[in-house]
Amino acid sequence: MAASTQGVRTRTASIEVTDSLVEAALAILEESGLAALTVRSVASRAGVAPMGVYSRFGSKDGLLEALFVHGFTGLETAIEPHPSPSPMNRLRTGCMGYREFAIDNPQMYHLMFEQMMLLELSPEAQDAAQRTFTILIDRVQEAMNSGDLSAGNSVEVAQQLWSAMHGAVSLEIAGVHFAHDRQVNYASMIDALTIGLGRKA
Amino acid sequence: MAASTQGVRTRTASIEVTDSLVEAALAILEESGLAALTVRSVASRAGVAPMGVYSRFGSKDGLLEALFVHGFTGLETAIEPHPSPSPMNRLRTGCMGYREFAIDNPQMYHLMFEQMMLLELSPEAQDAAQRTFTILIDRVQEAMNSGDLSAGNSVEVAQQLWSAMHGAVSLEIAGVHFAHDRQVNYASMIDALTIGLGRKA
DNA sequence: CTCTCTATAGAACGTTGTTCTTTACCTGTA
DNA sequence: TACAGGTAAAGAACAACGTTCTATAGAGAG
Repeated sequence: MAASTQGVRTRTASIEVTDSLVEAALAILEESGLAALTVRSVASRAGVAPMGVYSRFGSKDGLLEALFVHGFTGLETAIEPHPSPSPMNRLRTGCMGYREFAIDNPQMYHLMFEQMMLLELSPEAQDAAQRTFTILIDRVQEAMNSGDLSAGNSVEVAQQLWSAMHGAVSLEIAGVHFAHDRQVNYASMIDALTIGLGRKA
Repeated sequence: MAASTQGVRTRTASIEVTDSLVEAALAILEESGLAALTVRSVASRAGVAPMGVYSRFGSKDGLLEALFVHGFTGLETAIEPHPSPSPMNRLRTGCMGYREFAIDNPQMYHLMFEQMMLLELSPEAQDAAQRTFTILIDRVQEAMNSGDLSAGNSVEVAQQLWSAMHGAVSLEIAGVHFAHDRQVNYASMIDALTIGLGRKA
């Protein structure tokens, strides 16, 4: 029973396989897009057999969900408020950070909302998305408390802001943009919306 | 080789086969979703061999592009202005019609913007989308001309409105909505945006 | 009717997600 | 140290997908 180097199969250490699969998937997603993200390509890049994806994530969708959570964690960081004394400024920079994340990670952004549309997400995945939305709600609530936005339902206002941001970056990522300067146009939209929502000058 | 068939040789009236393939695809899309829309399922439902899709549309993407054009034609109709003396009212009802179309045809709406993201669209497909956007630009321009919206770049303002509409219905279709009444929340967003864009009360 | 040419049906190919089978490795027990 | 037993991975295998190939049926021309 010696001949270990002669064996036809070699078994890889299993501790860090999960992480390496996620990293491989992220790399393939960024480099080659969602279409190139196959179970075989991910497993191959991680140095394991395709079966590894199924023992770790249950299915390809399970792996995609892990990417989904990873993506929302990044988005959460991107919209987290910069230190600023003005609630309205914190809200605005958060909105700008949202676009930055999407433009910097278009494939990931697309995957995140594609999964939202197609998959039934696990509770923890829904939590990750919910947490991001909660940050936005908090920023809106702060702006309402300070009087920068007129008092109202912060959840509904946050939903409107999120809708506008999501639509803008979705169209921009899809290449459907007719504005001269996309960032300026995006900022104008955010400003118009917040003004219409009752921003005090 | 195929397509034009301007010649006298009309073997089985291929235009009917083309239409029946599109109709079959539309039915499958609405009934069972995009995942069930396979070349085999469409061909089978239309009563032809899978090869029929390739002789007519070149590829599955070609068929999807035909659906894309069909969808934008429907969207164009949905946002076409109702007769109203008020430019602002025409713009508003167009925006509401946009949401109605998306909510009534969620699978089609998803397909339309998914194709926009993933496919390289043919000029005629781009035209179909452009035509829809042009209607929105015209409504904005009218509202600017009448003074209901403050004068500005109608293309950029239309882009902002489109972004907000697209984001709102995308999230709603994806099941990500926290507002109590989605239609009211959507209308509030449109109103807030137009107010912020300089609507005169 | 016969010939020709084309569009079709059905088989086949490569790739995908997923499952199955075999087998190597780790671990618990003497 | 020696030896089972259970776990988990590797690679083959399977069904379904988009696509291509090929043999053939069937409409027009003579």
